[in-house]
Amino acid sequence: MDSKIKILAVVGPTASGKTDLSLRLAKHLDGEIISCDSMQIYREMNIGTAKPSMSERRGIPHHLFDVCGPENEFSCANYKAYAEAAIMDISGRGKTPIFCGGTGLYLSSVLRGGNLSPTVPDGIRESLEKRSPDENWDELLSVDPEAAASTHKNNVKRVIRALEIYHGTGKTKTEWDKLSLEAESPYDALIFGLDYKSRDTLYGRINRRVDIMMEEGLEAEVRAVASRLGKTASQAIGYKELLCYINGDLSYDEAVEVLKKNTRNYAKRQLTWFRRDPNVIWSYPDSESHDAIFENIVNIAKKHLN
RNA sequence: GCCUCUGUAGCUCAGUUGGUAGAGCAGGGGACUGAAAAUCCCCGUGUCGUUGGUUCGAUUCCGACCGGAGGCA
Repeated sequence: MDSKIKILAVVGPTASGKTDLSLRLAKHLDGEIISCDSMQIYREMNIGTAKPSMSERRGIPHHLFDVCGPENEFSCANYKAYAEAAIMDISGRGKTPIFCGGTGLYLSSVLRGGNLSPTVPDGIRESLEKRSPDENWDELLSVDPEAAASTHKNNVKRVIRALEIYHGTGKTKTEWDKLSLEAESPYDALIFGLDYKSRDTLYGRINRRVDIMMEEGLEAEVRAVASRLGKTASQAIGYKELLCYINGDLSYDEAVEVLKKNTRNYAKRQLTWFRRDPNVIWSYPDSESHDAIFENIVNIAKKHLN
């Protein structure tokens, strides 16, 4: 007997139709949705993060929207804790948790199980950032050669993170990762992916979606939070580009073009992430009807849940 | 109409003192366990506008023609 908690997930690049699909699934399978998106967690950032409106949600409960203020920092570890609580809540009430979102790291941190390395004290990162990249790299090379081997020297953020773990916990990142990855997942997840046979079609959807966001008032939304965006929220695509326009560094048209471009680039990175997972069951909305895709997915999901 | 500049990768441009060419951006592929909508790595053959000429050899020099920009009438 398998006592693992059954979970469904819908993944894919931005603008691929994840939200619609997850809503239909939730409706048909008595599920509740757990957003898996590093920016939808912020309050006041709605248009730019493409959160469905209350009416679009059709009464289906959504978890992990609006759990953090835009001025606060948020990370994968925070997400994992919230998501695990949401799973317990939902499945405790006999409903099916359905993850929906494009932040691959967040999803895998939950579904793989295991614990992340412990929190490290404040200040370590800052002091490492003050040193030269070469100095950090050399230390990582001697302290955690395995991490160094799988990290490129130029990837300064990752080099610092690996060192931060060592300085803060006394154990290397490699040791912690090993512990985490050895743990068995308490979940039995079925992951559906959406992609397009034609990249141009996906990019066309992205461009159109950005235009719609602008029509819906993204600029006003950005102005409203502009002065309060914290370190992580200010990285959000749509917000950082419009801030450049508001500050006068870009014209309006330039900002919109860069925003579209950054979204396209982002979509490609998301695809790279999800394509790596052999368990993802892919569907292509530009080569099959939405109804056919939905029927197929519901059938597979029902078998999984029973 | 005349003069000058210009026409090289999807875009912006470099370059070859004559031996068929290279950057940035776009695009493609990849990595990824506490910033992840972040961060990082790899990938550049294109009738060098067309057509004649000079030359062993022209994208590079010369002429004509066709685009584009500017100046003078």
